[in-house]
Amino acid sequence: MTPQGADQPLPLSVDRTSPVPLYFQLAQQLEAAVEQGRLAPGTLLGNEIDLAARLGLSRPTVRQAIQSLVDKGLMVRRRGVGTQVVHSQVRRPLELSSLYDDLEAAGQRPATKVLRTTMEPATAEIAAALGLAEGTEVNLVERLRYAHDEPMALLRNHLPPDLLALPARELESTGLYRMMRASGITLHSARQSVGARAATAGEAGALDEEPGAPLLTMERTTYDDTGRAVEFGSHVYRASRYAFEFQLLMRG
Amino acid sequence: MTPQGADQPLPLSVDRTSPVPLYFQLAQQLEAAVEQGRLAPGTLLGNEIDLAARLGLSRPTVRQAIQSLVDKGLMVRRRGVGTQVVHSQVRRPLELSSLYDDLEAAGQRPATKVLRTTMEPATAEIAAALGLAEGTEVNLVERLRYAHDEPMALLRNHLPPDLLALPARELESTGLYRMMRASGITLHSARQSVGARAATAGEAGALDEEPGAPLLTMERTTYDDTGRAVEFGSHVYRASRYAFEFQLLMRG
DNA sequence: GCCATGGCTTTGTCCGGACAATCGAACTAG
DNA sequence: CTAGTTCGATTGTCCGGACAAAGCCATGGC
Repeated sequence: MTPQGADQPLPLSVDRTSPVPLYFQLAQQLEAAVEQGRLAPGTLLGNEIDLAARLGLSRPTVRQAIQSLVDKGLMVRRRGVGTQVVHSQVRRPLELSSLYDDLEAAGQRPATKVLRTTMEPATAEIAAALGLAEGTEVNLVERLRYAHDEPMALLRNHLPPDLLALPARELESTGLYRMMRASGITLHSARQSVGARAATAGEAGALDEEPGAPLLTMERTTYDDTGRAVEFGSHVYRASRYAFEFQLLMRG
Repeated sequence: MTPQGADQPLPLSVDRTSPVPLYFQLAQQLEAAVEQGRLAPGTLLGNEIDLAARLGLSRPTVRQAIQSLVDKGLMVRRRGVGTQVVHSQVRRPLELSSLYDDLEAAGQRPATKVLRTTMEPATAEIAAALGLAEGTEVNLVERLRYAHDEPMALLRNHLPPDLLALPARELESTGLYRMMRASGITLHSARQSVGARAATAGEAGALDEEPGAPLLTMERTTYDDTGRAVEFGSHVYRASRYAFEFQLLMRG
């Protein structure tokens, strides 16, 4: 008996003229098959040797493709058994995501209003986060983010001087991360802290909540691939309208 | 000039008689060197071919070791340049962690008080999370978690029936996840949602806060490697004493 | 009936080599 | 002096093969 169910051995093929790596092509096709349900959860994937022979690839290439899916949490390998599609509703691992992109992906009609863009001397906390001397002038951007025309979050970002031009027009029509990427900064990692506290009078007014209402807070320092801190953000979200959702994977 | 600084080419060696895979031995040594500062941030690691030759390994093995560190976010590869130690305070990516372990690792003297362990019919929400029929009897565990003898969080966990014995004694002396692992369950992934809301009178009393005080909330459904939901947790944390901290990595 | 053994299947690890793509720096031409 | 080009260095991809380790199942002995 064939692993997947005999009748339809799953159409897979690779294009050797394409510049896309072969292992990546295969991984994409398998991932698509899983998401579309053509590879049901629990399905055995058939052994790597046969799969390689069927596609005219070598075993290392096939392994590299499968390994990338295992790393994503879509599949599980067991020695002596085989590789099977994992049985759950895995979405995607936590990414270094931007609120703007998240809202847009969820069809939430994001909009941004820039409240201020100024230069300010860095406080001790901000200087430490960005790796600058206290008192250095840093860019400050304060924005209000809406979804469906309702205020969702108050965003305060601090950026090192001379990192990036910050035209208000662009800040309103797209996200900060997208602007960074577009100007050649490759984001690498971020350190986040998520907490909660009561709204101040000012925050309550901006977010259309009562003073003292619970707010979700997030502080994030973002680093590029050279290890340089490129942004320190201090954000508050309306707890009544927003929660962080994400998927965790065990490592091993 | 040698990549790291000429004088000390970094002592590396592998033990071929060990059952530990060679790539893993190498990865461990490199990671230790990074953490101890023997490999300074920004340091070039020297090309893979030479490194392989120096250790008597093949290039694929060395690559596998380095790749695992790149996946952890400790190093960055650039074609035509080399591999360098990443320049920042990367700790570790967000894990499927238990509060108990987190507190213990931070030296916070965790303690647990079991408030109840009962069977209850599942509500629609709980049944959906665990993949059971509404009304099925599920285990309910309610605990109060302390750090330094102060209440930190109120933990409510729902577990499928017959999954695990839940002796109160063990629940108080260790974490739930540790008990699961010990009974042969291999945790694989979890879906989390983090939000905030105001404390109810009961929660305020248990946590030594005022009613209406902001609380940090976390809901988590945990799956094992067969995709079966093994736990649904609904927890509240004192926002004045606790925040979630974690590190995010870009994927690419 | 039950348990141990052995064999088969499948993934895990490792090797050695080949060529392509990309980056950075030195070099050259204007 | 500047801009474009070439070239060496380094990682990225891919191949084919070999043996080891682990899990599953059937066989056989008790």
